[in-house]
Amino acid sequence: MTVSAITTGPVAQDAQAALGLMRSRGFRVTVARRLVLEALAAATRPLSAEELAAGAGGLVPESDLASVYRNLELLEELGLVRHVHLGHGPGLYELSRTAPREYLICEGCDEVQAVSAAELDEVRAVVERSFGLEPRFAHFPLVGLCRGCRATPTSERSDDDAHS
Amino acid sequence: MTVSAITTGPVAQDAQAALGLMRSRGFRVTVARRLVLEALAAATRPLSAEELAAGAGGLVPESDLASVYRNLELLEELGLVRHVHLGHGPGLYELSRTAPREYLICEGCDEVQAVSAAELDEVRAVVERSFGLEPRFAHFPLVGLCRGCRATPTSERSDDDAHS
DNA sequence: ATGGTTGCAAAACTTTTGCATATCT
DNA sequence: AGATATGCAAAAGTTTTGCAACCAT
Repeated sequence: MTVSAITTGPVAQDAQAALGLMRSRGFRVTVARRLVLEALAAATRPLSAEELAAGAGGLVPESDLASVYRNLELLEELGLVRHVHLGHGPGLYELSRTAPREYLICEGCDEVQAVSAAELDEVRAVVERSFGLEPRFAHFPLVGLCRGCRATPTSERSDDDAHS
Repeated sequence: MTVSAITTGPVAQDAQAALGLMRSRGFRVTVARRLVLEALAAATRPLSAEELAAGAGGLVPESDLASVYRNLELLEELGLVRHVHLGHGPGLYELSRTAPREYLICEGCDEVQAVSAAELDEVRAVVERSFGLEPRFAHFPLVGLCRGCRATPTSERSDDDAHS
């Protein structure tokens, strides 16, 4: 049902392309792998392994959590999937589409900005020049306080410990 | 022994000051709390809760892990301690001394640079101007690839998955 | 005296691993 | 057929919580 629905849209092309690449590298195309890729292709935000195993909110059937983890690991090695850590929760996985997205997160209000890599090029250049390190914010985000949360410190707000 | 040794040096002043602040805020000064603070004061790098409970490599006697966590949480709320996430391992705790240190880590070779906040001010200004977010690298570090690891990509090196 | 803290145990949560069975090619 | 991948279960690693006993004030 929902599964067949997503096998036709443009969303499915990402998953199909990924499966093709896997096959070409000698890995088997299995149901478990298709489900992970279809769920990630249909999702509008990064998903946890738990969410993927649970069917990504009805996008795909349920599957086994251990296999989800194993397949996410393989898919990451192949460069088809990335994971990002936003705060203290579980890692969140997303399909590697054309351009990697990078993340900025406010630890006061939890708000996440996802931007294209190009938008962070100036920051990257400054860091590289000063420290030699070329930063990537796709895996560990840029964490700080947004304007609103700087104006209204945590101590004055309702005690949401957001990203301790 | 080692414990009494550290109660005299300048290192102990950090712990004493912290204990004084706790007492002044109505919290009790207990052995468990003193041990955590003395270990952090004597340590030369951020320590995990596990390491603290184990005695910080002989710096202090062993103590209970749950209490260590509870006290670290309290000490963080009081602003006396911070924790940082360097990669996928356990959180690492350090005393809030005068100036917060911020971290840059290479996910290729695991090398950590700890710098003063001032050294990252230019980076902070660029990010603030572009995105409104004022970043802090004390809790989640700046993660990327150092020059050496960019020259020698992961695929060519021995398979150390460092900070996947 | 008494209420904040501790220490132990158990649980919660995320991720990994062992292994017999099933599946892809 | 043969090797790879799955699914279940169990374990590993990190952090949290319940609760009776303890101890700082």
